[in-house]
Formats: sequence, structure tokens, C-alpha cells
Amino acid sequence: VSSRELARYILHVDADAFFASVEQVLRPELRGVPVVVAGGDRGVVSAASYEARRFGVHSAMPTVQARKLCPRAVFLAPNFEAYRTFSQRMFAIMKEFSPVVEVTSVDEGYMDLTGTLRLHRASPWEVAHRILSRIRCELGINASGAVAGTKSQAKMATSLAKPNGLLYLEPHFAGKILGALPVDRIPGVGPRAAQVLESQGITTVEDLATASTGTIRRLLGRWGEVLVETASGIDPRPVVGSGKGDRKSYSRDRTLEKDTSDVCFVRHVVVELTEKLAARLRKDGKGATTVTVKVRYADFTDVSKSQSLQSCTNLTGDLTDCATALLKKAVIPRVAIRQVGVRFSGIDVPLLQTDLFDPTRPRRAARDRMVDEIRNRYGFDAISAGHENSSRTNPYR
DNA sequence: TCTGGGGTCCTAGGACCC
DNA sequence: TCTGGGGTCCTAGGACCC
Repeated sequence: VSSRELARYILHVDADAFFASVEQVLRPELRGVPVVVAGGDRGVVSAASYEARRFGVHSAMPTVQARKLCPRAVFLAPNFEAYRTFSQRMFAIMKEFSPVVEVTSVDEGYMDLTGTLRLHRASPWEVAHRILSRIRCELGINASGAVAGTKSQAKMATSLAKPNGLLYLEPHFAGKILGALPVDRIPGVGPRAAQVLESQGITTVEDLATASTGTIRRLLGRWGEVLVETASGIDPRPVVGSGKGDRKSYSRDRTLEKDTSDVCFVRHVVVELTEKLAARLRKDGKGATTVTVKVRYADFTDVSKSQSLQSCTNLTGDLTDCATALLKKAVIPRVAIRQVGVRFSGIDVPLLQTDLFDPTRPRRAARDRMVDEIRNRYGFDAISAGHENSSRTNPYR
């Protein structure tokens, strides 16, 4: 860090084994027991308690592999509502110490503690310690954290503090401590970049920090230059309060229980996903201008097709018509499909439903509202779109 | 026994416009 | 005969994050 820059004290907080920890709080009989939160049997592990990790289970591991490594673990389907509640409570505690809390995921966030000495008459690490203690006391889950001069240094240091630790990274030693870490611990270096770097003999953070920018640029493009800076401890990004940035897309994917080349079945899945997404748009008072349908084949190759509509819409009929047409374009006949996904982007305030050029819009909007109401009350399956595979019988038309 | 689901951001080529 | 260049939008694909 250049001495010219004003030194900052950035805190990064990250809950330990978050989903699994919440489950252990809600169900005390699971404390001390290996717990694995995972999707279906064709999915991967979302979180593994530290008891389960001792058996080699970790997140992103295929569920079947986790079952083999630790058959006596309790396997649970995720309960996102509970995680959201705990998440909000965790960030509420952080916000008591500073209004600017950057929420980067459900269990992770940043704070700038540079001003805390004046505000709380306590040093940044004292404040950090209080925050983690209160999370532990009031939520019953452990969180780890680190205070450092930049966001990426704090984040990397948190991984050293885990589990249930707090690390203060003295600026003078930051380079030495973080420099020894493998290069893929830098946020933004994933499997792909790590492989490219390793082929050049760059395996540690320090290797990347001292590499020639030109070389890295050639290997990784413009992003590479940022990574060299990050490795060198340069990261001017400020902590920004969340909530201001509107979401840019809505998406849903579904991995099918079995691979199939039955296009009719897949189309029903796409329609269902599209209807659910459209309802979310309406709930938020938003519309979408672009629809993307993605097909993942059994061999894990992805094909995506997208189309921009003439106007921003949240009418189910418009969106399902578009999605089914895109599916048709994405499907390779007789090739087994593993997963389908629908994504809405170009999110904006929808066009007024009284469209001069389409007199059916108000009627269709009213129908959508009615369907939303019934489904909110009685569940998604309470009302069905019927034979939506024919546009003539599409009830949304 | 394989490999989720929800997001963000970037790149690159072609169309189109001025 | 030579044949701009910048900006923006659209589409497809890919890397990365938790």
C-alpha cells in the first residue's frame, strides 16, 4: 500500500459453513453431528458442517460423492427462507457499528472501519471482535473475519482465520503472509486462470505480484492486469452500501431427474420456469426485454439462445411464447438433455399495459394477476396453463 | 458416482447508424 | 480504385463468485 494513500481498515466477515450452521441452530439434535446441505442426488453440496468436513466433504462436491465419504451424515435439502432470516440478522448487527455495510452474498460482507476509533472509541479490531462475538451470541453460529487494508486482502485473510477466527493483517506483513498463498486464493482467479498461470510457473500470490504485467495481460487479457494489482495488495475499491444497485437479471435452472430427449417434456419444464420467473417480475413491478433459454446436454455442453423483445414486458404469454421458440432453436434432436434454464435480462419498469398497438394486453395482464393470486394462495399447481404447446390453445393468448 | 442454482461481468463478432 | 471509424445494440459463450 502506498504511503500516500490514506490507510484504510476494511473488515470482511464470512459465516462458517453457513447453511449447515443454521440447520444445527434450528435443530439442536444436529449439533456435533456431520450435516450436509445439498440439493438433489444429481446436485452438489451447498454446505458441509465442520464435522462432515473431517470426512473430506466440502461444498461444490457432488452429493453422491459426499454420501460415499460420509454415509452417516445427515443430508438436508436447503431451507433458503431460514438462511435469509439469519443473514438479515447478521447484517443488522454489522449495521449497528457502521451504516455502510456491503452485502456480497447471503453469508458474507464488508465494512469500512477506518472511522471507528472516533465513532466508537474503539480500534477497528476491537469493533471487529465485538461484531463476531455478537453474531456468535445472538445467532448461535460462528463467523470468521479479517481486518486489512483492502477488500481483497481482507477476504483472503478471512480464509486464513477460518473457522471461528479473527485476523488482523498488519499492513507491514500483509505481503509476506498473503504472498505465500496459492494463486487461486485471489478473488477473481478461478480454475481456468489458475491453470493458465500455473503453466507459466506462477503458483503463488507472490509469483503473480512480481510477474510482468505484459506477460499476464497476454495470458489473461485486461482482467489479468487487475489480478496483478490485487496480488500486489492494490485494490482501491471502496466499501459500498448495498441495496442501491437494482438486480440485472432473473433466472431459474432445473436439472432434470433423468437425462431426456423428450422435447415435449422439456418444453413443459421451460414453461413452468418461465411462468415462475414472470410472476417474480410482476411481484417486483418489473419487466424484461431479453429472454435467454439455456440447454445443458448430458455431455455438459451448453447451448443458449436469446432474443430481445420489442418492449419490456412481464406478461406470461409474451414470455412463454418467446422461451418456447428459443427452446426449439436450442434443441438438437435426439440428444439427451440434462438441464434447462430460463433467464430474463434487460430488467426495467414494464411498458404500460394499455398498449395502443395490442388491445389484448390489459386483458392478459388481468389474467396474469388472477393466476398470481390463486397460486400465492393455493400453490403453483392450483392452476395450470393447460396445453401450452399449441399457441392456438395457449390460454394466455 | 461425477459435476446445483442464483447471480455478475467480460469478450467478440456482426448489424446498423452517422 | 479505394474502401473511414466510432458508438451502440444484439447474440453467444465463458469465467467467476457463493
